[in-house]
Amino acid sequence: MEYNHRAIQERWQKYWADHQTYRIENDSSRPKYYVLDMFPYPSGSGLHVGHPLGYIASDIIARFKRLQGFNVLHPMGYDAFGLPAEQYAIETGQHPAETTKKNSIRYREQLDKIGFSFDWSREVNTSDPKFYKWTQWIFLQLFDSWYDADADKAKPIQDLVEAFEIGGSSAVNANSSFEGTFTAADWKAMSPKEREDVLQEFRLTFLKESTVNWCPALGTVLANDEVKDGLSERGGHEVVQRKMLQWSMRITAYADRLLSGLDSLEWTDSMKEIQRNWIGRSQGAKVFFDIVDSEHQIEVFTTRPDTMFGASFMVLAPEHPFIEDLCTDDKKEEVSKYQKWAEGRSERERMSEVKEVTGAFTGAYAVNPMNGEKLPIWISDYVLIGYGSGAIMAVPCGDQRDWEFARHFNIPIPNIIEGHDIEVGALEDKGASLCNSGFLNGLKATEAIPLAIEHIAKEGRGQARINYKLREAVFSRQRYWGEPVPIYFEDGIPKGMSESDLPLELPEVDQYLPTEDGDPPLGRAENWVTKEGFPIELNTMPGWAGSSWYFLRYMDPHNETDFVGKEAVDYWGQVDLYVGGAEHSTGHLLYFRFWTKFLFDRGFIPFDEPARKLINQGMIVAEDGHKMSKRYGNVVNPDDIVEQYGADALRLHEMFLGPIEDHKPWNTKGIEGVYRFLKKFWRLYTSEDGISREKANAAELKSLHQCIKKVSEDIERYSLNTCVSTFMICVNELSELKCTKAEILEPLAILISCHAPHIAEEAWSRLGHTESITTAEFPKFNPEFLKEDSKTYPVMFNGKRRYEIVVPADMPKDEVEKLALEHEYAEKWLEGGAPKKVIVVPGKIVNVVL
RNA sequence: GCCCGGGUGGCGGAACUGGUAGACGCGCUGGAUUCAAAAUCCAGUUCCUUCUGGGAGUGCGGGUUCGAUUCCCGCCCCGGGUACCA
Repeated sequence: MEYNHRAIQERWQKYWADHQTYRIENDSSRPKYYVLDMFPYPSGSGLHVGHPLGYIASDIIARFKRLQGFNVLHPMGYDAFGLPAEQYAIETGQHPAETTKKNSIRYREQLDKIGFSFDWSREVNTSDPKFYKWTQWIFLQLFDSWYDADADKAKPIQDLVEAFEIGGSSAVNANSSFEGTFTAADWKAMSPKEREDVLQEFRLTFLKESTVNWCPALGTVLANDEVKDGLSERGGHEVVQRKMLQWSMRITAYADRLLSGLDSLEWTDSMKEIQRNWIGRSQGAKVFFDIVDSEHQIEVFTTRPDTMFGASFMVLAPEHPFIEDLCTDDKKEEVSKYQKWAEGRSERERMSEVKEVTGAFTGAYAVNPMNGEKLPIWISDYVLIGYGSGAIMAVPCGDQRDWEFARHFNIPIPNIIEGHDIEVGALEDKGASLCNSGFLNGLKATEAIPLAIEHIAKEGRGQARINYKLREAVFSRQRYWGEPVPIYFEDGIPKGMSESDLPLELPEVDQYLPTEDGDPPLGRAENWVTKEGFPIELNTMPGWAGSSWYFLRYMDPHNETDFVGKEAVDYWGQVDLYVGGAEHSTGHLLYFRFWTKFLFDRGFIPFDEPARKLINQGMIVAEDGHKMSKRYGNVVNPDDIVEQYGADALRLHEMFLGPIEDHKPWNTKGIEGVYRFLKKFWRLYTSEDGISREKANAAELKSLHQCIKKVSEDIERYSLNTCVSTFMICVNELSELKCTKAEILEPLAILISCHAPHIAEEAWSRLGHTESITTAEFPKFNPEFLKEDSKTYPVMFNGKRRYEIVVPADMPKDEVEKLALEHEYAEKWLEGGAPKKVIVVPGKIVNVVL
């Protein structure tokens, strides 16, 4: 009987849909397992064969865990807000909701054809008001929270207000951007606006005038991770720095926990490393430098306070606020010329001209607190306003950049490192001993740093400090197609809407473009005001808002009173396996962790990391080695493969291409191999003799149990490609044995059902079952059937294999050795001499050392 | 530059804790079946070789070991991340 993949997959896909086979309940009597895929943005071009790779892998795991008795949550949905739909809307006037709907229907059709075991009753869509109501709600929780550094967690803003009323600013220790001090009396005397200005420095989402990546072509602000090489990641347009009033997320409050949390995660080393670098924690000190003839003190951050005796100048970022005050009259022109030049340079220019040394002298001098030396104050764009305090003490002997700057502008380079030649360059090695450094002479960095910090702290000039590269995450987007920010402005004071006013639905607009005044598209909406008539925020949220918490919604997707019910989240807990692309390393995956930690802090969920295990599926490139894209005309559509070879062949082939995490080329020829295998598998179940109920023999059981062992182990370690070869080996052996016995073919069908569910269901029903194979139990491996009577040992002479001996499996070592040397060829290889040593590794090899 | 990965036949890849390198599949070669084809099946397929056998071989060069794709040191190449972060 022919293997008719079309009839089989149609039949079972219909059966699964009709019987809601993959629908699951939040049933706490069984152990749970949560397998999540990064949900797709439903683009207009549909899926190509590269897209389902991760979904197939996660589906195999989901099916495997289900067969092992777990209650498996394996949902799918759409990350539906985004730029392409909006761009399309601008071009065609079609509402983005319509194109998004159309595209997601197309995605669903394509996904259904591949036979995934998603519970579609839990589908989420981030652009659905029922979903984004809760995105807005979480935003409001962030708005209503501050970070208590002593408790190391987020708390309600009300607690902060109460603390201020009792003890002023010194009553709290917060991860905030607030820098002044005030007493309780001061606080009480403040106007509502003044108080709010203070609170904004503490809120976890807050309004801030900040320098942002403005993309004129896209008409919006981009996050740092949306900018690549100074161009927009989407579209490759120019990006310039611009100051705007923006909503930001105080992700920096979580920097330390985002870093330390990595240790508990089973993510790849490279993924963790990328996040570590992105967070960029560095430990050092902040030090205040006095300035000659000025009231100002300049704060610098240094990781090497031990080298402070070697400071010979100071550099401020061109945007540093003190420059205007400090600059002497004769230098004003040159300094402002430099500032203008630096400002005008785009990100891209800065990057391509990294090596060029530029700067200007302000005419002012600071005082080195260690030795009282006068330090000329320069400005240069190698110092960044956004990192540390935007100012550095330059130690040309100990820092290569400072050394190059000093060389270029003929600034002295005092030597503070024993035995070092300053003509060669700076010495950044922490193992070297200091000299010309007063009380630090003779010490190494590790010894000198604490002493230096202690010294400056005693003098009241600074203290130990930790800095991060991680920036606050800009949250505003000047777009239409995103979640409206649920904030209104009462007399200029931003206020959160009440929960009962959510969802704040996207209003209709006549065009999806900015207004003539340059306001975002929401500025076109009529009556975009609250009931009381207060204006509502015009910006929308970025793409990553919905994806930062969607995994929680799947647990309880129809809950109307909560973003997720307590029982549901207690039951499902963390994602056990998360599968998605590595390109989300510094965007989604960081925000995802941040929001999870926040929701944990505020007691809404019982865990503070969203996903315990992460797999980054590799990319499938086209056969020509290019990325699959319309441009190259090399796109392979899964629909075509499914039509020609079937969904099972597609699934098997994608897995068979190689390890899930590797990048690999698509190989159309190769699918013939797995198709042939499926036909061979099919023949086992459809032989003319029918299915036999006889007892299986030793050879059949051995073949089956080898397969069970290997497949169980391989799935467990996510080695899904080697499973396929294991199936092939087993089917080849059973074909050879002409096996038609149900005792063997039943468990075999279950084994393969994770990878190839359609043919497995069909085979299962042919064996007489009336229930879906998904209700079966994964077969257990029995080592009894693998026992061998004899063992073939390779006999090696000096590590080279010369012949083999076959001996009883349980033969003791010394007898194996004896037999090996009694072999007819032994004489020849011994060349008359006696072996120096014979190594017998039981069950493995015999090695004769001459 | 710095930080992570990774280099195995014509190709995709396997070898999980150091123990017969190249499983499984693709491709290729030869054969069976067939009027012919498709489909199916069988045999062979790392390279060199003086072929009942021998030698070399997992990017390159060293080392540890009875034994190294696997561990250590140095180098080369490819992929990813990052870009003056003080």
